Amino acid sequence: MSNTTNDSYKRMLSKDQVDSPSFDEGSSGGTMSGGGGIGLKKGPWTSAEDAILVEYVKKHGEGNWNAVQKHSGLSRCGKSCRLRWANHLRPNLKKGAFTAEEEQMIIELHARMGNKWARMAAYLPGRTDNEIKNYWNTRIKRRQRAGLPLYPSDVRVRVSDENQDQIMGDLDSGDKLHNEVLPVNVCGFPEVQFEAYKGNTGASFYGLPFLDSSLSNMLTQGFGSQSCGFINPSLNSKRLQESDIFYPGSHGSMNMFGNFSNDPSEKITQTYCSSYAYDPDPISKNQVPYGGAVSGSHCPINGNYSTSRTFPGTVKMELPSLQYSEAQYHDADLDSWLAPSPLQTVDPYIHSPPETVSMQSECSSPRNSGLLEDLLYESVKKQFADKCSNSSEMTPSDMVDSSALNVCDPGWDGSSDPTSPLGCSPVSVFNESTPPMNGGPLDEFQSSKGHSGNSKSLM
DNA sequence: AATAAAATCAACCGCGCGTTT
DNA sequence: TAAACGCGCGGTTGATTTTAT
Repeated sequence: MSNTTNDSYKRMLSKDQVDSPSFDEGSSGGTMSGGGGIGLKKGPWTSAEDAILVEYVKKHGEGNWNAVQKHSGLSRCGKSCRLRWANHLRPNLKKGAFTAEEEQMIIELHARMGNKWARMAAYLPGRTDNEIKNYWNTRIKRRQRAGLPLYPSDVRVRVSDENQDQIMGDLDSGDKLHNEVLPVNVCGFPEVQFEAYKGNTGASFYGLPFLDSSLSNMLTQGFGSQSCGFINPSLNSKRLQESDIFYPGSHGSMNMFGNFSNDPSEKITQTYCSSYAYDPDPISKNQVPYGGAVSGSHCPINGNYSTSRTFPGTVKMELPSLQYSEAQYHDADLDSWLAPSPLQTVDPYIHSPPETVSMQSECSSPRNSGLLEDLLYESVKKQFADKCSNSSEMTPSDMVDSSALNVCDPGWDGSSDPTSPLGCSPVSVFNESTPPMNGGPLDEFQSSKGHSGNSKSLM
Protein backbone atom coordinates (compact mmCIF):
# COMPACT_ATOMS: atom_id res chain seq x y z
CA MET A 1 0.00 0.00 0.00
CA SER A 2 1.95 2.87 -1.16
CA ASN A 3 -0.85 5.24 -1.19
CA THR A 4 -2.71 4.77 1.92
CA THR A 5 -3.35 6.60 5.02
CA ASN A 6 0.32 7.01 5.48
CA ASP A 7 0.49 9.27 2.55
CA SER A 8 -2.25 11.41 3.70
CA TYR A 9 -0.67 11.41 7.02
CA LYS A 10 2.59 12.57 5.59
CA ARG A 11 0.86 15.16 3.62
CA MET A 12 -0.87 16.36 6.64
CA LEU A 13 2.28 16.47 8.55
CA SER A 14 4.09 18.36 5.94
CA LYS A 15 1.25 20.66 5.50
CA ASP A 16 0.15 21.82 8.80
CA GLN A 17 1.81 19.87 11.41
CA VAL A 18 5.46 19.96 11.05
CA ASP A 19 5.57 22.59 13.63
CA SER A 20 2.68 20.92 15.30
CA PRO A 21 0.81 23.83 16.62
CA SER A 22 -0.93 23.25 19.79
CA PHE A 23 -4.43 22.36 18.99
CA ASP A 24 -5.69 23.82 22.14
CA GLU A 25 -4.49 27.13 21.02
CA GLY A 26 -6.33 27.07 17.79
CA SER A 27 -3.34 28.27 15.91
CA SER A 28 -2.59 27.18 12.41
CA GLY A 29 -6.02 28.01 11.33
CA GLY A 30 -7.72 26.01 13.96
CA THR A 31 -10.27 27.87 15.91
CA MET A 32 -12.13 27.09 18.98
CA SER A 33 -15.72 26.71 18.22
CA GLY A 34 -18.02 28.85 20.13
CA GLY A 35 -21.19 27.21 19.06
CA GLY A 36 -21.69 23.54 19.50
CA GLY A 37 -19.07 22.74 21.99
CA ILE A 38 -17.23 24.99 24.30
CA GLY A 39 -13.55 24.83 23.65
CA LEU A 40 -13.84 22.50 20.75
CA LYS A 41 -11.30 23.08 18.15
CA LYS A 42 -12.08 23.50 14.51
CA GLY A 43 -9.97 23.60 11.45
CA PRO A 44 -7.15 21.43 10.28
CA TRP A 45 -6.13 18.53 12.37
CA THR A 46 -2.72 18.25 13.81
CA SER A 47 -0.67 15.12 13.90
CA ALA A 48 -1.03 15.09 17.62
CA GLU A 49 -4.74 15.08 17.31
CA ASP A 50 -4.57 12.37 14.74
CA ALA A 51 -2.47 10.28 16.99
CA ILE A 52 -4.92 10.70 19.80
CA LEU A 53 -7.79 9.77 17.63
CA VAL A 54 -6.06 6.77 16.18
CA GLU A 55 -5.16 5.61 19.59
CA TYR A 56 -8.66 6.06 20.76
CA VAL A 57 -10.13 4.11 17.91
CA LYS A 58 -7.63 1.37 18.42
CA LYS A 59 -8.79 1.04 21.95
CA HIS A 60 -12.45 1.60 21.63
CA GLY A 61 -13.24 1.02 18.05
CA GLU A 62 -15.23 3.18 15.78
CA GLY A 63 -18.44 4.75 16.74
CA ASN A 64 -19.52 6.62 19.76
CA TRP A 65 -17.68 9.56 18.43
CA ASN A 66 -18.98 11.95 20.91
CA ALA A 67 -17.24 9.98 23.55
CA VAL A 68 -13.91 10.63 21.99
CA GLN A 69 -13.71 14.03 23.45
CA LYS A 70 -14.55 12.82 26.88
CA HIS A 71 -12.24 9.88 26.96
CA SER A 72 -9.33 11.05 24.96
CA GLY A 73 -9.24 14.66 25.82
CA LEU A 74 -9.37 15.56 22.19
CA SER A 75 -10.89 18.94 21.74
CA ARG A 76 -12.91 17.95 18.76
CA CYS A 77 -16.53 17.27 18.36
CA GLY A 78 -17.60 13.78 17.57
CA LYS A 79 -18.54 14.72 14.12
CA SER A 80 -15.17 16.06 13.40
CA CYS A 81 -13.56 12.94 14.79
CA ARG A 82 -15.67 10.69 12.71
CA LEU A 83 -14.89 12.67 9.63
CA ARG A 84 -11.23 12.72 10.30
CA TRP A 85 -11.14 9.05 10.89
CA ALA A 86 -13.22 8.17 7.92
CA ASN A 87 -11.46 10.40 5.50
CA HIS A 88 -7.90 10.26 6.63
CA LEU A 89 -7.01 7.98 9.42
CA ARG A 90 -8.74 4.73 8.98
CA PRO A 91 -6.77 1.89 7.53
CA ASN A 92 -6.80 0.89 3.91
CA LEU A 93 -7.47 4.32 2.69
CA LYS A 94 -6.22 4.87 -0.76
CA LYS A 95 -4.93 8.28 -1.51
CA GLY A 96 -3.75 9.89 -4.62
CA ALA A 97 -5.25 10.45 -7.98
CA PHE A 98 -8.08 8.32 -9.09
CA THR A 99 -7.14 5.67 -11.53
CA ALA A 100 -8.78 5.59 -14.89
CA GLU A 101 -10.80 2.65 -13.73
CA GLU A 102 -11.93 4.49 -10.70
CA GLU A 103 -12.84 7.48 -12.72
CA GLN A 104 -14.91 5.42 -15.02
CA MET A 105 -16.49 3.72 -12.11
CA ILE A 106 -17.39 7.02 -10.59
CA ILE A 107 -19.01 8.12 -13.76
CA GLU A 108 -20.97 4.96 -14.00
CA LEU A 109 -21.99 5.12 -10.43
CA HIS A 110 -22.95 8.70 -10.63
CA ALA A 111 -25.02 8.06 -13.68
CA ARG A 112 -26.98 5.60 -11.68
CA MET A 113 -26.95 7.03 -8.26
CA GLY A 114 -26.62 10.70 -8.56
CA ASN A 115 -24.90 12.44 -5.74
CA LYS A 116 -24.80 9.50 -3.46
CA TRP A 117 -21.22 9.85 -2.58
CA ALA A 118 -21.17 7.51 0.31
CA ARG A 119 -22.69 4.78 -1.71
CA MET A 120 -20.37 5.38 -4.52
CA ALA A 121 -17.51 5.20 -2.13
CA ALA A 122 -18.59 1.77 -1.13
CA TYR A 123 -17.83 0.62 -4.60
CA LEU A 124 -14.45 2.15 -4.56
CA PRO A 125 -12.55 0.53 -1.79
CA GLY A 126 -10.23 2.87 -0.05
CA ARG A 127 -11.90 5.92 -1.40
CA THR A 128 -13.99 8.24 0.63
CA ASP A 129 -17.20 9.89 -0.19
CA ASN A 130 -15.54 13.21 0.24
CA GLU A 131 -12.87 12.34 -2.23
CA ILE A 132 -15.36 11.22 -4.77
CA LYS A 133 -17.48 14.21 -4.18
CA ASN A 134 -14.58 16.52 -4.64
CA TYR A 135 -13.53 14.74 -7.72
CA TRP A 136 -16.93 14.91 -9.18
CA ASN A 137 -17.47 18.51 -8.36
CA THR A 138 -14.21 19.45 -9.94
CA ARG A 139 -15.02 17.43 -12.92
CA ILE A 140 -18.37 19.08 -13.19
CA LYS A 141 -16.85 22.48 -12.95
CA ARG A 142 -14.37 21.63 -15.57
CA ARG A 143 -16.93 20.29 -17.89
CA GLN A 144 -19.35 23.04 -17.21
CA ARG A 145 -16.74 25.50 -18.06
CA ALA A 146 -16.06 23.67 -21.24
CA GLY A 147 -19.72 23.42 -22.00
CA LEU A 148 -19.59 19.69 -21.98
CA PRO A 149 -22.05 17.19 -20.67
CA LEU A 150 -21.28 15.03 -17.76
CA TYR A 151 -21.55 11.55 -19.02
CA PRO A 152 -19.64 9.68 -21.62
CA SER A 153 -21.72 8.35 -24.38
CA ASP A 154 -21.10 4.79 -23.45
CA VAL A 155 -22.55 5.42 -20.08
CA ARG A 156 -25.50 7.02 -21.65
CA VAL A 157 -26.00 4.11 -23.91
CA ARG A 158 -25.81 1.64 -21.16
CA VAL A 159 -28.10 3.42 -18.85
CA SER A 160 -30.49 4.09 -21.60
CA ASP A 161 -30.56 0.51 -22.60
CA GLU A 162 -30.90 -0.60 -19.09
CA ASN A 163 -33.80 1.67 -18.66
CA GLN A 164 -35.82 0.26 -21.44
CA ASP A 165 -37.27 -2.74 -19.82
CA GLN A 166 -38.34 -1.08 -16.70
CA ILE A 167 -39.84 1.82 -18.40
CA MET A 168 -41.93 -0.31 -20.59
CA GLY A 169 -42.75 -2.48 -17.71
CA ASP A 170 -44.19 0.43 -15.96
CA LEU A 171 -46.08 1.44 -18.97
CA ASP A 172 -47.42 -1.99 -19.40
CA SER A 173 -48.41 -2.29 -15.86
CA GLY A 174 -50.22 0.94 -16.01
CA ASP A 175 -47.85 2.83 -13.90
CA LYS A 176 -47.94 6.40 -14.54
CA LEU A 177 -44.62 7.66 -15.42
CA HIS A 178 -43.31 10.40 -13.41
CA ASN A 179 -43.91 13.24 -15.62
CA GLU A 180 -42.24 15.57 -13.33
CA VAL A 181 -39.04 13.75 -13.65
CA LEU A 182 -39.20 13.43 -17.32
CA PRO A 183 -38.03 16.58 -18.85
CA VAL A 184 -39.61 17.92 -21.87
CA ASN A 185 -36.51 18.88 -23.61
CA VAL A 186 -34.19 16.23 -24.68
CA CYS A 187 -30.60 16.59 -25.24
CA GLY A 188 -27.93 14.10 -25.78
CA PHE A 189 -24.70 13.42 -24.15
CA PRO A 190 -21.86 14.11 -26.38
CA GLU A 191 -19.22 11.67 -26.28
CA VAL A 192 -16.47 11.56 -23.86
CA GLN A 193 -13.65 9.35 -24.72
CA PHE A 194 -11.51 7.78 -22.20
CA GLU A 195 -8.42 7.31 -24.10
CA ALA A 196 -6.62 6.10 -21.14
CA TYR A 197 -8.44 2.90 -21.44
CA LYS A 198 -7.20 2.12 -24.83
CA GLY A 199 -3.94 1.07 -23.54
CA ASN A 200 -5.06 0.01 -20.24
CA THR A 201 -3.87 -2.91 -18.39
CA GLY A 202 -6.39 -5.22 -19.79
CA ALA A 203 -10.02 -5.12 -20.34
CA SER A 204 -10.97 -6.12 -16.94
CA PHE A 205 -12.61 -2.91 -16.20
CA TYR A 206 -14.76 -3.14 -19.18
CA GLY A 207 -15.85 -6.45 -18.15
CA LEU A 208 -18.24 -4.81 -15.86
CA PRO A 209 -21.40 -6.52 -16.73
CA PHE A 210 -23.46 -3.47 -16.92
CA LEU A 211 -25.74 -5.15 -19.26
CA ASP A 212 -25.66 -8.63 -18.12
CA SER A 213 -28.73 -10.58 -17.62
CA SER A 214 -29.43 -9.15 -14.29
CA LEU A 215 -28.75 -5.66 -15.20
CA SER A 216 -32.16 -5.17 -16.47
CA ASN A 217 -33.33 -6.05 -13.09
CA MET A 218 -31.32 -3.37 -11.64
CA LEU A 219 -32.70 -0.79 -13.88
CA THR A 220 -36.03 -2.30 -13.51
CA GLN A 221 -35.85 -1.57 -9.92
CA GLY A 222 -34.34 1.74 -10.42
CA PHE A 223 -36.81 3.08 -12.83
CA GLY A 224 -39.63 1.25 -11.43
CA SER A 225 -38.95 3.15 -8.37
CA GLN A 226 -38.59 6.25 -10.26
CA SER A 227 -41.88 5.72 -11.82
CA CYS A 228 -43.43 5.30 -8.52
CA GLY A 229 -41.36 7.83 -6.80
CA PHE A 230 -41.88 6.19 -3.55
CA ILE A 231 -39.52 5.69 -0.82
CA ASN A 232 -39.71 3.29 1.88
CA PRO A 233 -39.43 5.56 4.78
CA SER A 234 -38.57 2.88 7.16
CA LEU A 235 -35.68 1.50 5.26
CA ASN A 236 -34.51 4.48 3.50
CA SER A 237 -31.52 5.37 5.44
CA LYS A 238 -30.15 2.40 7.08
CA ARG A 239 -26.58 3.12 7.02
CA LEU A 240 -23.70 0.94 6.84
CA GLN A 241 -20.85 1.21 9.16
CA GLU A 242 -17.83 2.03 7.22
CA SER A 243 -15.95 -0.67 8.94
CA ASP A 244 -18.37 -3.05 7.49
CA ILE A 245 -17.70 -1.77 4.11
CA PHE A 246 -14.05 -1.63 4.13
CA TYR A 247 -13.12 -4.51 6.22
CA PRO A 248 -14.87 -7.35 4.65
CA GLY A 249 -14.71 -10.43 6.61
CA SER A 250 -14.23 -8.67 9.80
CA HIS A 251 -17.89 -8.73 10.47
CA GLY A 252 -20.29 -11.46 10.25
CA SER A 253 -23.10 -9.33 9.21
CA MET A 254 -21.92 -7.62 6.17
CA ASN A 255 -18.98 -7.53 3.94
CA MET A 256 -17.96 -4.84 1.66
CA PHE A 257 -21.06 -5.15 -0.32
CA GLY A 258 -23.31 -5.45 2.48
CA ASN A 259 -23.66 -9.07 3.06
CA PHE A 260 -26.66 -9.07 5.20
CA SER A 261 -26.91 -12.14 7.11
CA ASN A 262 -29.89 -11.94 9.25
CA ASP A 263 -33.04 -10.09 9.61
CA PRO A 264 -32.29 -7.25 7.32
CA SER A 265 -32.01 -9.45 4.34
CA GLU A 266 -35.12 -11.29 5.13
CA LYS A 267 -36.98 -8.15 5.56
CA ILE A 268 -35.60 -6.79 2.43
CA THR A 269 -36.24 -9.90 0.51
CA GLN A 270 -39.79 -9.89 1.45
CA THR A 271 -40.11 -6.34 0.64
CA TYR A 272 -38.61 -6.69 -2.70
CA CYS A 273 -40.01 -9.85 -3.92
CA SER A 274 -43.44 -9.06 -2.86
CA SER A 275 -43.43 -5.76 -4.51
CA TYR A 276 -41.89 -6.74 -7.68
CA ALA A 277 -44.11 -5.43 -10.35
CA TYR A 278 -42.35 -6.14 -13.51
CA ASP A 279 -39.37 -8.01 -14.51
CA PRO A 280 -38.21 -8.20 -18.02
CA ASP A 281 -35.78 -10.79 -17.08
CA PRO A 282 -37.33 -13.30 -14.83
CA ILE A 283 -34.43 -15.61 -15.06
CA SER A 284 -32.07 -13.25 -13.53
CA LYS A 285 -34.70 -12.25 -11.17
CA ASN A 286 -34.85 -15.71 -9.97
CA GLN A 287 -31.22 -15.72 -9.61
CA VAL A 288 -31.03 -12.56 -7.75
CA PRO A 289 -34.26 -11.75 -6.17
CA TYR A 290 -33.24 -8.40 -5.12
CA GLY A 291 -31.42 -7.99 -2.10
CA GLY A 292 -30.88 -11.11 -0.38
CA ALA A 293 -33.49 -13.51 -1.35
CA VAL A 294 -30.58 -15.65 -2.05
CA SER A 295 -29.23 -16.57 1.20
CA GLY A 296 -26.18 -14.63 1.93
CA SER A 297 -26.53 -12.48 -1.04
CA HIS A 298 -24.86 -9.19 -0.95
CA CYS A 299 -26.38 -5.89 -0.92
CA PRO A 300 -23.97 -3.23 -1.76
CA ILE A 301 -23.48 -1.12 1.15
CA ASN A 302 -25.95 0.00 3.41
CA GLY A 303 -29.16 -1.59 3.45
CA ASN A 304 -30.65 1.17 1.60
CA TYR A 305 -31.91 -1.70 0.04
CA SER A 306 -35.52 -1.42 -0.17
CA THR A 307 -36.03 2.16 -0.51
CA SER A 308 -38.87 1.97 -2.81
CA ARG A 309 -41.87 0.29 -4.17
CA THR A 310 -43.14 -0.99 -0.99
CA PHE A 311 -44.24 1.99 0.88
CA PRO A 312 -45.99 4.84 -0.60
CA GLY A 313 -44.46 7.88 0.76
CA THR A 314 -42.82 11.07 -0.02
CA VAL A 315 -41.35 11.56 -3.36
CA LYS A 316 -37.79 12.33 -3.09
CA MET A 317 -36.62 14.61 -5.77
CA GLU A 318 -33.42 15.52 -4.23
CA LEU A 319 -30.93 15.00 -6.92
CA PRO A 320 -29.84 18.19 -8.41
CA SER A 321 -28.35 16.70 -11.42
CA LEU A 322 -29.29 13.22 -11.96
CA GLN A 323 -31.60 10.49 -12.45
CA TYR A 324 -32.19 8.33 -9.57
CA SER A 325 -33.29 9.44 -6.31
CA GLU A 326 -32.42 7.26 -3.49
CA ALA A 327 -35.55 5.42 -4.17
CA GLN A 328 -34.78 5.08 -7.75
CA TYR A 329 -32.00 2.71 -7.73
CA HIS A 330 -31.20 -0.15 -5.67
CA ASP A 331 -28.07 -1.37 -4.16
CA ALA A 332 -28.95 -4.85 -4.99
CA ASP A 333 -29.41 -3.70 -8.46
CA LEU A 334 -25.99 -2.41 -8.53
CA ASP A 335 -24.91 -5.82 -7.61
CA SER A 336 -26.16 -6.80 -10.92
CA TRP A 337 -23.77 -4.80 -12.87
CA LEU A 338 -20.94 -4.46 -10.54
CA ALA A 339 -18.52 -7.10 -11.45
CA PRO A 340 -15.62 -8.02 -9.35
CA SER A 341 -13.87 -4.80 -9.28
CA PRO A 342 -10.82 -4.51 -11.35
CA LEU A 343 -9.63 -2.41 -8.57
CA GLN A 344 -9.14 -5.55 -6.75
CA THR A 345 -6.94 -7.03 -9.32
CA VAL A 346 -5.32 -4.17 -11.03
CA ASP A 347 -2.68 -2.54 -9.07
CA PRO A 348 -4.59 0.28 -7.57
CA TYR A 349 -1.53 2.29 -7.10
CA ILE A 350 -0.63 2.65 -10.65
CA HIS A 351 -2.39 5.85 -11.12
CA SER A 352 -3.15 7.31 -14.40
CA PRO A 353 -2.09 10.83 -14.90
CA PRO A 354 -4.99 13.19 -15.02
CA GLU A 355 -4.46 13.94 -18.61
CA THR A 356 -5.07 10.40 -19.59
CA VAL A 357 -8.72 11.06 -19.54
CA SER A 358 -9.51 13.02 -22.54
CA MET A 359 -12.93 14.38 -22.80
CA GLN A 360 -14.36 15.33 -26.07
CA SER A 361 -17.66 16.61 -26.93
CA GLU A 362 -19.51 18.15 -29.70
CA CYS A 363 -22.60 19.15 -27.96
CA SER A 364 -23.24 20.75 -24.73
CA SER A 365 -26.16 20.07 -22.61
CA PRO A 366 -28.46 22.94 -21.98
CA ARG A 367 -28.25 22.19 -18.38
CA ASN A 368 -26.14 20.42 -15.99
CA SER A 369 -28.66 18.19 -14.52
CA GLY A 370 -31.24 15.71 -15.43
CA LEU A 371 -29.21 14.39 -18.25
CA LEU A 372 -30.31 10.90 -17.79
CA GLU A 373 -33.74 12.05 -17.25
CA ASP A 374 -33.56 13.32 -20.71
CA LEU A 375 -32.31 10.01 -21.72
CA LEU A 376 -35.05 8.30 -19.92
CA TYR A 377 -37.60 10.41 -21.52
CA GLU A 378 -36.32 9.67 -24.90
CA SER A 379 -36.09 6.05 -24.08
CA VAL A 380 -39.66 5.98 -23.05
CA LYS A 381 -40.74 7.57 -26.22
CA LYS A 382 -38.73 5.29 -28.31
CA GLN A 383 -39.65 2.14 -26.59
CA PHE A 384 -43.22 3.05 -26.56
CA ALA A 385 -43.14 3.68 -30.25
CA ASP A 386 -41.45 0.40 -30.79
CA LYS A 387 -43.99 -1.43 -28.80
CA CYS A 388 -46.78 0.19 -30.66
CA SER A 389 -45.31 -0.75 -33.96
CA ASN A 390 -44.45 -4.22 -32.87
CA SER A 391 -41.03 -3.69 -34.15
CA SER A 392 -38.42 -6.25 -33.64
CA GLU A 393 -35.94 -6.10 -30.92
CA MET A 394 -33.60 -3.23 -30.93
CA THR A 395 -30.03 -3.34 -30.26
CA PRO A 396 -28.66 -0.75 -27.98
CA SER A 397 -26.75 0.78 -30.76
CA ASP A 398 -29.86 0.95 -32.80
CA MET A 399 -31.51 2.64 -30.01
CA VAL A 400 -28.83 5.14 -29.72
CA ASP A 401 -28.58 5.72 -33.36
CA SER A 402 -32.16 6.52 -33.59
CA SER A 403 -32.61 8.28 -30.40
CA ALA A 404 -32.67 11.90 -29.80
CA LEU A 405 -29.32 11.55 -28.32
CA ASN A 406 -27.99 11.63 -31.69
CA VAL A 407 -30.08 14.52 -32.59
CA CYS A 408 -28.12 16.48 -30.19
CA ASP A 409 -25.01 14.58 -30.75
CA PRO A 410 -24.75 13.99 -34.41
CA GLY A 411 -21.19 13.06 -34.27
CA TRP A 412 -21.64 10.33 -31.84
CA ASP A 413 -21.29 6.82 -32.90
CA GLY A 414 -20.22 4.84 -29.99
CA SER A 415 -20.64 1.51 -31.62
CA SER A 416 -18.29 2.12 -34.38
CA ASP A 417 -16.02 4.70 -33.09
CA PRO A 418 -12.56 3.41 -33.64
CA THR A 419 -11.36 5.58 -30.87
CA SER A 420 -13.79 4.13 -28.50
CA PRO A 421 -12.04 2.89 -25.46
CA LEU A 422 -12.27 -0.64 -26.56
CA GLY A 423 -12.70 -0.21 -30.19
CA CYS A 424 -16.16 -1.53 -30.14
CA SER A 425 -19.54 -0.64 -28.95
CA PRO A 426 -19.55 0.43 -25.42
CA VAL A 427 -22.59 -1.62 -24.99
CA SER A 428 -20.98 -4.67 -26.26
CA VAL A 429 -18.03 -3.98 -24.17
CA PHE A 430 -20.05 -3.81 -21.09
CA ASN A 431 -22.03 -6.68 -22.18
CA GLU A 432 -19.17 -8.95 -22.36
CA SER A 433 -18.40 -11.32 -19.73
CA THR A 434 -16.19 -10.33 -16.98
CA PRO A 435 -12.89 -11.98 -16.95
CA PRO A 436 -12.50 -14.19 -14.02
CA MET A 437 -10.96 -12.46 -11.20
CA ASN A 438 -9.92 -13.79 -7.98
CA GLY A 439 -9.02 -12.54 -4.74
CA GLY A 440 -10.70 -9.32 -3.79
CA PRO A 441 -13.45 -8.73 -1.46
CA LEU A 442 -15.64 -8.34 -4.40
CA ASP A 443 -15.05 -11.84 -5.34
CA GLU A 444 -16.77 -12.95 -2.33
CA PHE A 445 -19.52 -10.62 -3.12
CA GLN A 446 -19.70 -11.81 -6.59
CA SER A 447 -19.59 -15.45 -5.99
CA SER A 448 -22.10 -15.36 -3.29
CA LYS A 449 -24.64 -13.85 -5.52
CA GLY A 450 -24.98 -17.09 -7.29
CA HIS A 451 -25.64 -15.81 -10.74
CA SER A 452 -25.76 -19.14 -12.33
CA GLY A 453 -26.38 -17.86 -15.77
CA ASN A 454 -23.94 -15.11 -15.54
CA SER A 455 -20.54 -15.33 -16.92
CA LYS A 456 -19.25 -13.06 -14.30
CA SER A 457 -20.10 -15.54 -11.71
CA LEU A 458 -17.10 -16.83 -10.00
CA MET A 459 -18.70 -19.86 -8.68
C1' DA B 1 9.51 36.60 -10.81
C1' DA B 2 5.04 38.23 -9.63
C1' DT B 3 0.35 37.91 -9.84
C1' DA B 4 -4.14 36.06 -10.85
C1' DA B 5 -7.00 32.35 -11.77
C1' DA B 6 -8.12 27.74 -11.36
C1' DA B 7 -7.95 23.44 -9.15
C1' DT B 8 -7.70 20.66 -5.25
C1' DC B 9 -8.44 19.29 -0.74
C1' DA B 10 -9.96 19.22 4.04
C1' DA B 11 -13.23 20.40 7.07
C1' DC B 12 -17.59 22.36 8.71
C1' DC B 13 -22.56 22.79 8.72
C1' DG B 14 -27.30 21.62 8.47
C1' DC B 15 -30.44 18.18 7.89
C1' DG B 16 -32.62 13.81 8.27
C1' DC B 17 -32.97 9.32 10.06
C1' DG B 18 -32.72 5.70 13.51
C1' DT B 19 -32.16 4.52 18.18
C1' DT B 20 -32.50 5.24 22.93
C1' DT B 21 -34.53 7.06 26.95
C1' DT C 1 -45.34 8.85 22.26
C1' DA C 2 -42.16 12.28 22.20
C1' DA C 3 -37.79 14.21 23.11
C1' DA C 4 -32.90 13.64 23.12
C1' DC C 5 -29.09 11.84 21.20
C1' DG C 6 -25.85 9.83 17.90
C1' DC C 7 -24.64 9.21 13.46
C1' DG C 8 -24.10 9.68 8.55
C1' DC C 9 -24.86 12.10 4.32
C1' DG C 10 -24.61 15.76 1.06
C1' DG C 11 -23.70 20.58 0.28
C1' DT C 12 -20.74 24.20 0.97
C1' DT C 13 -16.84 26.91 2.30
C1' DG C 14 -12.24 28.29 2.91
C1' DA C 15 -7.31 27.34 2.73
C1' DT C 16 -3.71 25.71 0.06
C1' DT C 17 -1.50 24.34 -4.10
C1' DT C 18 -0.91 24.41 -8.95
C1' DT C 19 -1.12 26.48 -13.35
C1' DA C 20 -1.42 30.20 -16.54
C1' DT C 21 -0.41 34.86 -17.83
